[in-house]
Amino acid sequence: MLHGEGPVLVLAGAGSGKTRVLTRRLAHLILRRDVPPDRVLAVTFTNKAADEMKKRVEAMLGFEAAGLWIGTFHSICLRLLRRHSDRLGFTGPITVFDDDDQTSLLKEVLKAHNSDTETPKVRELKSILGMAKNKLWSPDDLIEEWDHRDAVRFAELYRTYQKRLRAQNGADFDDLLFLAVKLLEEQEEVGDHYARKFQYVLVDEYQDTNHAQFRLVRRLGAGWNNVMVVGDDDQSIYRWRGADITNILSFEQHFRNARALSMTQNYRSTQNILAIAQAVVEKNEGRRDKSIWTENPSGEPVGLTLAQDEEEEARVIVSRIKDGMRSGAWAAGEVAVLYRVHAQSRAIEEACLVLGLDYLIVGGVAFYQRREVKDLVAYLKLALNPRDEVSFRRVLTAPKRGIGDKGREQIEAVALRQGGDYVAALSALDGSSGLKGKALKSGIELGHLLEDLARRKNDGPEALLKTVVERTDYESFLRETEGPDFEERWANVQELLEGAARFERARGQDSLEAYLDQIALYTNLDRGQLSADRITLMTVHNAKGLEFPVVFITGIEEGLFPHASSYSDPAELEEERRLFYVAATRAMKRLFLSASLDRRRMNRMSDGGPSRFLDEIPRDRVQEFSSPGIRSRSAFGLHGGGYGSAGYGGAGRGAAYGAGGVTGRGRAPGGSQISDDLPLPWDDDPPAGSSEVGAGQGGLFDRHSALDEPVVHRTPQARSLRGSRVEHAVFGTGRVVDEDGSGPDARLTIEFPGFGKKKIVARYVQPVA
DNA sequence: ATCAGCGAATTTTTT
DNA sequence: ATTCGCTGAT
Repeated sequence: MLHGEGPVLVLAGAGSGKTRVLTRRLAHLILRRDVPPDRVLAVTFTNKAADEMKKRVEAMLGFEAAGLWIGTFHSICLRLLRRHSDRLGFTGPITVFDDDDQTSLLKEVLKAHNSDTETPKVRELKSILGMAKNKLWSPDDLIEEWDHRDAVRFAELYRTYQKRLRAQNGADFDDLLFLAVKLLEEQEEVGDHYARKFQYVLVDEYQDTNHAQFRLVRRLGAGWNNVMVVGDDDQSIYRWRGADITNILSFEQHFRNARALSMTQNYRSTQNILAIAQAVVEKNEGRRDKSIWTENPSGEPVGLTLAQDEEEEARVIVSRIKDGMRSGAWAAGEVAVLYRVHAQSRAIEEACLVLGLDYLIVGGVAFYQRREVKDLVAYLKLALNPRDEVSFRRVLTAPKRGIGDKGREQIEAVALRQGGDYVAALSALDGSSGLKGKALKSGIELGHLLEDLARRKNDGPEALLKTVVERTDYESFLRETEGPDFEERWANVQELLEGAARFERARGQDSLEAYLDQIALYTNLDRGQLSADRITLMTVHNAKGLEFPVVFITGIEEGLFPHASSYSDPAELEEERRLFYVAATRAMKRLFLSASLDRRRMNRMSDGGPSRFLDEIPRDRVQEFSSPGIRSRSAFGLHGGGYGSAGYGGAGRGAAYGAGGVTGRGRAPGGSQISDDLPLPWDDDPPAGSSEVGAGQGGLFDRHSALDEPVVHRTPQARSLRGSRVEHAVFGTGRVVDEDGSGPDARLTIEFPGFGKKKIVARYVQPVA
C-alpha cells in the first residue's frame, strides 16, 4: 500500500501491523522520495514507541536519520517551547513539572485559597485544569465555556496556579501542549515557519489525541497538507484523560481531501480470540464500522473460569500457567495476566508466591517518581533553575536539616527580595533573616552546594548527582528514615547514578537541561525488562500495544469490568468495551477469561456477578473450566445456559458437568436457588485446584497439585509477640517488629527477609520456636 | 520537628 | 484492608 500526497487516515485494527506502516512510510519518504529527514515529523504518545520507530526506520535506511523529528507529543512541544521560550514570556530555562510537582503546587494553591470550607480536592482540581488545558481554555474561557456552578472558583484557582507556575518558569505536562499550540497559532511567523518546514507529518495512536494535540497536528500540517494519522477507534481507552475520539471519527471533516484506508487483516490472534473481542466491541454505537479478520487458524477455544472468590480465581490461573509450563506448552515469559485495576494484582501475586511462580508487575510507581530519586534530582533542577519553588521545598527537607515551616518561610521571604531566587537567598542568609544556629548554618551550606552545582553544570549529571549524595550524606538520611526499606531505596540511588552515566555515554556533551528533560518526560522508562522466566502482570491500560502468546483477563465482573464508575455514562461504558477489546486482542494463541462470584472490594463484599461482556461473546468459541458447583450456577442461572458446547475440550467433560450441581450448591434447573448453607467440600478448606475437576484433557490441563497445605494457620495467641519469630504461609519466616492490639485479631508488623515490612493480622501467622 | 492516632478515600495514568 | 493525610500532642 502506497500513499503519496494529501491527508490520510489509516484505520489499523488490532494486530494489523500499524507500526510497520508508519516506519515503512518514513523510510520510503527518505529513501525513495529523497525527502530530507528534517522535513519530516513523526509523533507518538510514548517514548517507547518513538524509540522503537526510530530504531526500525534506521534499520531500514541503513543510516542514522539525522535531523528527523521523531518523538512524543510532549517532547516535540518542549523542543518548540525551548527554542522560543522568550516569545512566551519565560525569563529563564523552562522547568518541566511532572505530575508530582504539579500536585505539590496545587496543594499550595489550594491552601492559599482556603477561605471556604468547601474547597475542591487536589485530584478534582487537577482533572479540571487538565480538561481546561486540553481544550485550550484560559481561566476566562473556563468561566465562559464550562457550565458548572463552581466554574468561577476553579477559574480563580487556575489563574493562581498559572501565576505561581510562571513565577518559577515552570510548565506542567498539559502546558507543554497548550503553550506549543498558542505559540504556533498565535505567532504567525513561528507557526508558518514550522508548517513550511514539515513536508510530512505522521501521527501514531491518533485515537488517543486530545483537542490540543489535534490543533497542533492541524497547524503543523497546514503548510503541505501531508498528514498521515494511524489509529484504531476501537482502541481508544484514554477518554478520561482527555482523549477525544471524534478526532479520529471526523478526520475527513478536519482535513481537506482526506482519504481513509483500513487495515483489517489481523496477523496476531486466532479466529476464536478475534471473534470474542469483536463481539464485545461491536455493541458500541459510535465507531467506524470495520471488521477485522485473520487467516490464522481458529485455534483453541477461549477458556472461561468462574471462581468462587478472587483467591480461587488467582490459584486457578497460576496453576494453569504452571501446568502449561510443565507440559512445555508455553514459557513464563509468554504469559500475561491482565486486570482492570491495580488492586487486583495482590491476589495474583500471592498465588504466585504460594505456588512458586516468578512474576513481574508492570506499572506502579515509575522510577523517576520515587521519592529518593526525586529528592536528588531536585538539587539539579534547583541548581539550573534557582526559582524552582517546588524543588526548593523538597531539597530543604531531604535530608532533614533542622529547617521547618517557620525557617522555610523566613528563607522564602529573603528569596522574595532576591527576585524569587532561592539559591541566592540561601547563600545570602545571615542573622537578619531570623534563622539562627543550626538552621542558619545548614541553610547557608545548602546554598553553597547549589551554587557549586550550578557552576559545575557542565560536568555531567553523574558527577553532580554524586556530589549531592556525598555532601548531603544522603545515604545516612535514607538509612535513618527508611529502616528496612533502605536497601531498596539505596539501590534506586545507585541505579539513578548508573542511568546518569548511561545518559552521558549516549548523549556525550549534552547539557544538564537535556538530562532533566529526559527525566521529566521519561517518567515511565520501561525498566523491568520482560524476561523469559517471569510472567507479566499489568493493567489492561498498560498492556496496550503489547502482545503475548498467552493472555489471562481477570475479574470480568459487573462493577469491575465494566467498572461501576462507567454505569452512569454510556460513553464510558463504550470505553469499557474498547478496553475489553484491547485486552483480548493482546493474545496471540491462547486467551483465558475469568471472573469471581465474590470479590472483596475495599473490604466490602461485592458480588456484581459475571460481566455482561461474558453474555455477549459467542459461546461456540468458549470452553468453560469452572469447578462443577460454580459451573452449574453459571449454567442454569447467570447466563441461561452453559458455555463450551460439545466439540471442544475433548472427552470426559460433558457427562461430568452435565450432572449439574454435583457438589450441591447452585441452582436447580428450575431456577430456584438452593440455600447457601449447604456445606461445600471446600467451604473450610480452600479447594485444591478446584478449577480442573473433571477436565480430563490430559497434558496441558491435567489435574494439578495445588495447595496440599492449608494457607491459613491458626495462631495460638501470646501476650506479647514483639521480637518473636513467626511464620507466614506466603512470606515465610519473619520477625515481629510491632503490634497493634492483642489476640488473634492483633495487627502485627512483621519484617520478612526479602519482602520487607508487612502488616499481617495475627491469626495468619504461626509462632516459630 | 516529629509522630502517633484517627478519619477518609480507594479506575484506568502513555507525558 | 490499607494507605494517606491531617491534627494535636510531645
